[in-house]
Amino acid sequence: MAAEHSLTVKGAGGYGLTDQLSSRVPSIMKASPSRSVSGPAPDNREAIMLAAERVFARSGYDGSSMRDIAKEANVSQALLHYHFGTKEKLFDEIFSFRATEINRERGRHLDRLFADGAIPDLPQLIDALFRPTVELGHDPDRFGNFFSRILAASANSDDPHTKDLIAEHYDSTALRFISAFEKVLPGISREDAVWAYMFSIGVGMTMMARTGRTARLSNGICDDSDVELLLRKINLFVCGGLLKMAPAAKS
Amino acid sequence: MAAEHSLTVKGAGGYGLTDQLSSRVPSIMKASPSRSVSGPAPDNREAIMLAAERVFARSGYDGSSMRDIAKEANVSQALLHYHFGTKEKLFDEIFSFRATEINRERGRHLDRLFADGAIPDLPQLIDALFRPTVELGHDPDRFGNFFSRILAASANSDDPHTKDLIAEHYDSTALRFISAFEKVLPGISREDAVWAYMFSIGVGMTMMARTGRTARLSNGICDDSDVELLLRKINLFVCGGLLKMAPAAKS
DNA sequence: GTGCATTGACTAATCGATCAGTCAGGATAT
DNA sequence: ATATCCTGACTGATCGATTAGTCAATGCAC
Repeated sequence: MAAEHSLTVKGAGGYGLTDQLSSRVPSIMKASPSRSVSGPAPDNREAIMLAAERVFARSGYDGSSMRDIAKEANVSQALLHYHFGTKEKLFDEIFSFRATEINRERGRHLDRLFADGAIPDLPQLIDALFRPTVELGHDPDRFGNFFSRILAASANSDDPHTKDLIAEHYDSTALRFISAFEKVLPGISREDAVWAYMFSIGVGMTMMARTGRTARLSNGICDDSDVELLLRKINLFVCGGLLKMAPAAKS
Repeated sequence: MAAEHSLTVKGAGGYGLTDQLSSRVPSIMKASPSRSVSGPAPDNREAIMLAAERVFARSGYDGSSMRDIAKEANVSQALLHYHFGTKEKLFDEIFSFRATEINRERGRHLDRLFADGAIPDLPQLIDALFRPTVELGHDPDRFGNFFSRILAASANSDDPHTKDLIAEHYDSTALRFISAFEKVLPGISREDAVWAYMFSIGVGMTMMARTGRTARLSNGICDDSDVELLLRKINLFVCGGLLKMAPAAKS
């Protein structure tokens, strides 16, 4: 029974060990068929991120516990702290990874559409707005699009840190799309372009948070699991809204 | 007036004491000038609901603690359990009260618009869709529209109980609006009417979760605190989307 | 044997919920 | 009238469970 007071640390802020680890870029973060024969390395870090993504999508940030995530990933809870330090850093890393991936792809679409001074038509632009979020977040093996739910919850959050995450990862691409609206819709004011962008994102959120309400309200007629159909319907609606906000718009 | 217990609907549940209390309809739940002379009763029950509404709107359900709410309401934590039993019942009662109030008003608007077999024009119908949520949830004294944030979070939630709340309080009115879309937009399919309704709600969510992003993206040009302006912009966009989904639509 | 990955055991803090009990005030009995 | 009882409103203290986070010790590859 020696002095136990040596355990009373609590004050130290930094996680020197995990700080350098957190800069490691997760290789794929998607379940790949090659995993089963890829070798002895279990790569628990990636497994934790995938498990956490599922749990966060299901229960939200505050509703998810590190124990739940550890159990989902089949590792000990301490390992989560070893790899990510804190719950918040774990969430941030998932968010940053997915958001960077998605917005890189959205930027590529914009580059392609406006290459050589071309002016794309509106449906193409709207497709670039939504498709990467749907396709990159979609896990072909499993059922749901987990990050979309996280994104939808984050977009509506009032928490300052969550707002910062959105601003950091999504604002620059958002401004590119707003400018694109001004080019594709001649005569629209900057103000209305911003409104239209926010409204369009709102429409997309309906799709991202798959709650099953569409099927319920339609007695099963509407199938929101058919991604291509969904993108087509959304495109139609959003194009209609955008054209209506532009003063000189063709029907 | 003998048996008032006929109001005790909630049959299930184990809080015999609070069950009959929970049927008490909160008189106003909004700060009213008549409160100052209404009597000596401080009506802490109402104060708790108002405080909880603010805390839930700020931090979400899981992010809010009964201690936070008690402190916000300036009462003891035990009083929350005395009046509402559990945290979940407290949330449900707030949600039910506001949702009932809002959808009663939305129904009244629909009754008026379709009275005597009349067919309203689309902007009027869209106004009925959103205005009650904005106006009834809006506390003129204070700053924010707290219930709108709760509603936006609930609409995107994956939690079964939260989904049930939405379905219970919002589905019947939603079906009325979907049928109204079919009447106002001749030729639109039932399927597209459902899609259009969900998309319109998505647009409205942008307004309800006031995150300040619109102002940030527009360098302050867009002011989302001007409710009338916001309703006008939303109306324009949503009408455009709806007309585009109807086969025989006038521009 | 050196360094990274991993774990079980642990801590302090916080959670929702419960408890016994205080207090004011109205009804009842004498 | 006044002593007694009852009830609704309310609180401080505390419960067991759960939380995020810590740490010494172990496994293991090279």
